[in-house]
Amino acid sequence: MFRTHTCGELRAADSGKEVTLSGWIQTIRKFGSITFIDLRDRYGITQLVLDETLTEAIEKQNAGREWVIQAKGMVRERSNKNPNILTGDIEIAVSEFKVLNKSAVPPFTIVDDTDGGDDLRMKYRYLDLRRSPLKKNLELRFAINRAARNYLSDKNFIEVETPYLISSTPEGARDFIVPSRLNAHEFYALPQSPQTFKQLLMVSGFDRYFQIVKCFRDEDLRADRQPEFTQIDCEMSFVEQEDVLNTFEGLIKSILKEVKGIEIQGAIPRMSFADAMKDYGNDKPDTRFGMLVKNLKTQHTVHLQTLNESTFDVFNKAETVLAISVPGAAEYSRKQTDELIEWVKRPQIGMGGLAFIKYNQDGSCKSSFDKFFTPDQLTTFAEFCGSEKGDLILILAGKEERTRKAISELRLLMGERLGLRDPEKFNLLWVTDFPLFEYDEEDNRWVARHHPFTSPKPEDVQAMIENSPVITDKENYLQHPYASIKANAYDMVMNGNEIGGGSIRIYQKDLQQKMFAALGIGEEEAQQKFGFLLGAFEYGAPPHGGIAFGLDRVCSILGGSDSIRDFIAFPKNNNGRDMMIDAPGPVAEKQLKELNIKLA
RNA sequence: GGAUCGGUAGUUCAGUUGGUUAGAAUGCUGCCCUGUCACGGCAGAGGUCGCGAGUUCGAGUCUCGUCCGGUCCGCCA
Repeated sequence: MFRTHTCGELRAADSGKEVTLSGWIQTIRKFGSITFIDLRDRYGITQLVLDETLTEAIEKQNAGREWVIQAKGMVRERSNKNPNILTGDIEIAVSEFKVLNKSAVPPFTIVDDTDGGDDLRMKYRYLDLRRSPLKKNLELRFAINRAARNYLSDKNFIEVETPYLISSTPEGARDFIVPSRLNAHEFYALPQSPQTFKQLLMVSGFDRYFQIVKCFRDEDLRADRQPEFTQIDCEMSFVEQEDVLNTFEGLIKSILKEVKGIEIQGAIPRMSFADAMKDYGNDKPDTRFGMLVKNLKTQHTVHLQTLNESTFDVFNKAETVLAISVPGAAEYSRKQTDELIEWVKRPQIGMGGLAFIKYNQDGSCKSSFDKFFTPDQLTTFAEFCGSEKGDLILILAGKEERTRKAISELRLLMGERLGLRDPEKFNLLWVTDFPLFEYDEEDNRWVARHHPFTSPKPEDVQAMIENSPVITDKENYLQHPYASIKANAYDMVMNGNEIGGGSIRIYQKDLQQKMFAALGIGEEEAQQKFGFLLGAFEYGAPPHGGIAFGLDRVCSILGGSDSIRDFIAFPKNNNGRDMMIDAPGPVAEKQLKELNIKLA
């Protein structure tokens, strides 16, 4: 027996007990003939005290940080208690100890606030995971996992595993490809999600399915994106959108309650895609704060006329003019406004500039374009923007899409600066009524906004069946009937992050074929790639729909971090490399030959 | 595919206008220390300034290229 207790559990009440602990040496503090050792394991840190004899013994062995030792001794209450650790009231008066394993000096300190840089910690991830913050993150992930499993199990969902070696499909992200040795010149693909399999399970009658499952997408990475990531993947039969939303509101509420002790009261608010774009410039609004986007070029307002009467071409000639009113920022200095202007001019934002109006406390307005408008007109702007005295109104003008994206980013930046994005506040939102299709300029065709299995709203089905997907007038693709078809799709948004998304699926063969056709997938290709699904739809497919949550992202938000890597035991860097095992790497010539692969 | 920031001691960083022997903190090693818990004190070791060219009397510093890492845009149904 290596231990009778862990390093996190002994308290003053245990005084007098003879115990054995095993763990890693966190630090050694030596005072001549007495030595203190902080012994660490997964559960905590306990102080060991070594007398003169044992101090000599451990010195002889040159024991240091991260050595693994076993210590036997008596628990005793400390004279100097340490309130910073849970076991701070006691210490172990060691009677004997044993070195279980030596350790090299670690390349960085194994403490909460480590001195190690990112790449070093990635390379020695197994050491980084000894640190308490990382350990807590993995524990949080497990708690979320467990809460999800419990909730879904209680609701009669069945967890079913689906294959990882599947076939490549058109549409969507780039696939990871796996060569098949037994089938020369053929390849598997790793699943971007278990989408079609879960639909087939619905056809099989498993009317409530879930799976906590790895998905793979070979696209460029970000702090919140890994090539392999985990979804809580769910599907239900005999449901409408309302049923799905209700069921999974329950899931996220249950997770928040179990993991953070937060009870969300009432239904999760809903917002249409159109309103989200209009009010936030974004399909995943951060609703922790207001600062809504106002369109100064809206028809039917006096403001358009004001604009047109002036000679301010920056506004007049722009496709759109969008503004936000930043509370209490009228005091911004020239330096601060200049800095914002530079910020919007960065290539990633790409605006030509930024106009602003300071709505001063005394009711006067001072703008960066004073000479084009009368003070009254500026005040009218401010009122239209819903500004209070003391606000700073930031205005961007330019091309529709770029300006919308820019004002959205600017809003988030200002929200951040004003401290309105509290990481301990969790705001949930359903975004609904997404368009079914998006226009792909490059190929002049329609692509699925969600995926090709998403059903159109019932009232839009007719428009899809009756009209050809062909776009004749590229300039005015928005006039095409497909542009206004709405999808039975929904996203769950938390604090400005999409944490889940799903849809009611197509379950009729004809409509699914029409969908493939709309996306430019020919009959032959559809048969070859999705024949199994179309076949299944011939044998009594029930109406069904579902959702998938991004587990990594949920973890990072609940854990108050911007990076999902902190919540993945062995993550990859932004080039998709595992810096610890140094993958990917080359393979032996023999392996390639077996696979019939010749490298270019 | 593009933008941007970084790479100097084991580690985290500083390094002035291009100028003599490249510094600090921490870690490491040795000695001292009986109540520390970020222990303390003294001493010491530790550097291919990512790599390669170039400019220059002289490059950690300037230029070009390249590799590696971070963040972002495109991309991610």
